[in-house]
Amino acid sequence: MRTTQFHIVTRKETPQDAEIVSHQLMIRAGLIRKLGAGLYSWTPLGFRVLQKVESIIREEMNKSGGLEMLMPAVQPKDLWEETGRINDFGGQLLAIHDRAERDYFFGPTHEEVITDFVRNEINSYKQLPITFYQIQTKFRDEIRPRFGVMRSREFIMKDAYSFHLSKESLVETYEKMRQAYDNIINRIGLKFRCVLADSGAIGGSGSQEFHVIADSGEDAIMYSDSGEYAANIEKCAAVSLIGERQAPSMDLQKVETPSQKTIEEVVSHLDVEKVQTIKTLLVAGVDGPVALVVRGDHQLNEVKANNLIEVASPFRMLDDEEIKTVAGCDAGFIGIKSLAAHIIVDQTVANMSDFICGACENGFHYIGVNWERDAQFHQIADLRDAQVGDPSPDGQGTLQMARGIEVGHIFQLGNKYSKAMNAVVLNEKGQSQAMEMGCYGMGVSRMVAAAIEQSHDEKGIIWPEAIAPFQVVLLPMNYHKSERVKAVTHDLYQSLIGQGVEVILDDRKVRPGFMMSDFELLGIPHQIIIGDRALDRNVFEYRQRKDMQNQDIACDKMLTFITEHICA
RNA sequence: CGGGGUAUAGCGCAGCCUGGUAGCGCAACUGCUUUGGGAGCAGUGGGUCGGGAGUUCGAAUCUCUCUACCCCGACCA
Repeated sequence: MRTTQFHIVTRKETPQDAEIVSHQLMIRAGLIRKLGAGLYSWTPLGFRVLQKVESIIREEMNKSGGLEMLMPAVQPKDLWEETGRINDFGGQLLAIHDRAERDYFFGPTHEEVITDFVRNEINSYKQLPITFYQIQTKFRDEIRPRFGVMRSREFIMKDAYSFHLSKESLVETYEKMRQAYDNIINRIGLKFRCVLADSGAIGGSGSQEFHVIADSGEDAIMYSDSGEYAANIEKCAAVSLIGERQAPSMDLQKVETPSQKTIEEVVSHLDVEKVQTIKTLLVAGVDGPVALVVRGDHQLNEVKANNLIEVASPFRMLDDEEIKTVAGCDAGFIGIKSLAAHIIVDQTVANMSDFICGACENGFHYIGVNWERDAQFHQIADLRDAQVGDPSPDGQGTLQMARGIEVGHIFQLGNKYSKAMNAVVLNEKGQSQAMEMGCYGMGVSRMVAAAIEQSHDEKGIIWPEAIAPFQVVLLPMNYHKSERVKAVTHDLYQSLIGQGVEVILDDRKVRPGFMMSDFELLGIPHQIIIGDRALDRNVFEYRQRKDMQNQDIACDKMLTFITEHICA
């Protein structure tokens, strides 16, 4: 490809509304352009990258037995009524209707559609197991789309669905998919981590997420410093930090805390440590208000809370007025002594003694509070975020934290959808049986952003070889004046093409510095500079984008040098 | 959804308060010079000032309204 016949539009300035590096660089390098909130066009240059990611995914999915197909992006609302998922997805669903006022959703995911397909298509256990997948545009009406294609509303996803007669077969395919995901991200060339995850609105039993490691990642990943354990903080089990509850050593005492509402304020006012305090959070329950209690230095884990059957879904904190009614005081003074709510305490809290809490009376806290003697709880649960330094839940080492970008999520769904939608097969005994099901998603467009997030420098993108839009760029100096440069460049260009190398020749009439800066921004892995100065010595200058170390390569050796340096 | 902000040329902005010929930088185009790190000079093109309504002799500017986009949003017990 020649730049004059391609479309390259770069910007020197970083766009004002782009917050993270990948978004800034994708706009500057001209890979994407915004159409509206969470809506992006992929330019020819960006699309080449997208297609490379796609084809790696496609190859690995095919290799592990997946069958590619294509389902409609627009889905009848009836299907979603069958599974009752409209509420789970809530406002994220883009509702549309046709001229006859029939209701549709633009698909955010395709469990319903594939299950409908399969229930009509598959009748016998002999057709199982089977895995279908597609690469397609999805739409999720995010509350706040941001970070360019990292969290856009319209995006490209690979979604796969497997169907089985037995759980064992499901687990077998699930493992195959896990392996395929490993292979895909390894081939793309990114550092990542596979972690335990909450399954959220998709449902099912087991699930794991694949996170590309990057400081800007929106997710926190907890992992053991010496074992295998790794989990999204949403899911990561938080163990009790207190082995056994000590007997009370203090009397219960009400103290004045006239204006101390926050844990920080109370702790400094009473001159105590945060670990001696608890905080009580009132949330909407299925049957009346629920109090969730965590230690003062801990954070409530909303996902864990939402998963409790006693807690209303979607999760909602009570507002100031409701708090006043339930606790008789303002937020800031809520305590657990004689609180008219279902009280669920975190495991650590359950073992605390002589602790401090609000008195359910404005301006007062209790100190020396002890369970049983002074207050009762109804239930113990894991309610808090695990934190760095906690013992790992599997007993191996302590927990560390990293930030990650979720690019893949695999689930063992079981028969949630097949039961709801009556997707059954006849088994060996001729009996009707709901199929076991797995689903496996991967964000194709997000993968591109994640790659940049992990691989860039102050000059621009540094593409991993496997997904670079071009492998090699030819940067001729004085191309439009020097006949020798022009001829030599042209020869090299033709022979690289002959070898199947993806090469772009910058034949624009621009100054050398401009050319070089442009291609540093674009991040092409291999650069060859052709200039009279080097040609006098019968060499080309070669350098890699990742280290920018200049290297002279004899002109007649260049072709073999390049083909040897490129992963075919 | 709640709160805040912005909307003027492809991009970034000034002009608005105090109504009267729509400007600057970058980008683009032409010419000359330059040509190993985002060139210089000279010139050119491009905007119904987000939409609608109102006030006024006159509105980018004042008023109302709609829309779009951006930012923030339990973490307090």
